[in-house]
Amino acid sequence: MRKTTINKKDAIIQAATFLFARKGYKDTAMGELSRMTGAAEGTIFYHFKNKQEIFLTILRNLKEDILPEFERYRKTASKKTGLDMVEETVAFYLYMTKSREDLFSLLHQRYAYELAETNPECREILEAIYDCFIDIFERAIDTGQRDGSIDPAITARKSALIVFSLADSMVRFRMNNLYDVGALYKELIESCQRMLENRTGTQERQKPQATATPE
Amino acid sequence: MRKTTINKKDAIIQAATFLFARKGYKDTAMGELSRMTGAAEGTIFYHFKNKQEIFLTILRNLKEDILPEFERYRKTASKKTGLDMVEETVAFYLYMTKSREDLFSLLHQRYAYELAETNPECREILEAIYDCFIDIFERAIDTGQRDGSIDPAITARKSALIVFSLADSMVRFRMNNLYDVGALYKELIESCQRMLENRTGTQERQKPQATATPE
DNA sequence: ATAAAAACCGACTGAGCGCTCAGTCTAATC
DNA sequence: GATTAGACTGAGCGCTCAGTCGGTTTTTAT
Repeated sequence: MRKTTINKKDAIIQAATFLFARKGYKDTAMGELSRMTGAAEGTIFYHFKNKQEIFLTILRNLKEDILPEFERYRKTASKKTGLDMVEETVAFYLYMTKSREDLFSLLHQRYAYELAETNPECREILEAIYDCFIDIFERAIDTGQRDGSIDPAITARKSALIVFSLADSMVRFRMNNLYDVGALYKELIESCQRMLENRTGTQERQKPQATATPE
Repeated sequence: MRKTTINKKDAIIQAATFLFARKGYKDTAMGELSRMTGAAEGTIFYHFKNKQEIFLTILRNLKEDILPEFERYRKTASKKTGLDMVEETVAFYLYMTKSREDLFSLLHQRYAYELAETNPECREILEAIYDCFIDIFERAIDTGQRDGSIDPAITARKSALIVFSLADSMVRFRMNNLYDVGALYKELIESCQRMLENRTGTQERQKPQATATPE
């Protein structure tokens, strides 16, 4: 085996992710980061030109970690009706945000959006991430509108924005732990279903076609 | 007329509200607050024992300003079906958050929730505010479930939490201005309606009663 | 007019911060 | 063995910040 010990740079990123998520960007001191990793403060600035660069690096990694995982999910998503796919996607989103709490906490930090206003790369990353999330919802909804399980009255993209907003909002409530959101899961799914489902009678207009649908 | 000039204390609160909302609690320096109000730094600490106390004062005022306004709204809410009331409430919430952007921005600050974890008063205020918001939705939904316009399948409180989450999420998107949410208003209302409406056929089971319903 | 109280002032303090830099240590290269 | 380059160090610099303090002005009560 080669390189069993993590190098200092990775250790710094790891610890910074933890601290930024737990205490926020501004409240994380370089001294604490140094203590936590065993690296001298100088070492941190040897690897990163400043504190902001650490945040950006984490954001870059987040994008490169999470987006493929979402893409992979989208490809393996089972071939039920579009409406079922939406429900599944909500569930997947809730699961991902729970299992990667630290990373998603960064996306909810005010600092990220402040930075995005002056730093184009930051803005691009954030937009790419949200576009990916919303795209998955949109595709599911679009599928549903084609197979007749979802009402076509509202644009797929707009519905996607609304469903995503709802899911993300629940995540936020969970993180701020003002209300117990865990008990709301079943109702959340049911609400999404009611919001979207087609009830015009022309329900089964077009079953998922056997012939592979072109990309 | 007496006391046309605002006293320094009120000026400080006003400026602090503006700055905390605009730049966040941590990024607002007492020096800036001093410059903006014309009050010396010493004066600020004469009126408030520390920075946190300023934040708490604003939060207290927010509660005492906003809650009565919501209560007033609830009482004057027109006597349509419960479903209509929910839509109206969503609209009212969006309107209020827009016209009082600074205050509501405070409610979306991470600092508020950090403080709530150590300071019981802060936690009480936050809970009271959110309870008030959600209560209004809950009462509207409950009314709807009684008059048959809203499906009784989901508890009024749980539906209220979901609808409120959705509305609040839109507000957040608007503030972070990543996506243009203004164009989504119509669809938001429609989605809420679809989510809640009763479609079991027993729709008009019970019209709003002429006799005053007891509190 | 006078005294007491309340409001106000701004220079100052000390702690904490992000970041620098002169220099050490390690391991590969010649 | 000498040279070199990259990884690493930690004391310390310049600066910002919340909060203090001794003193002055303004208001109120007598």
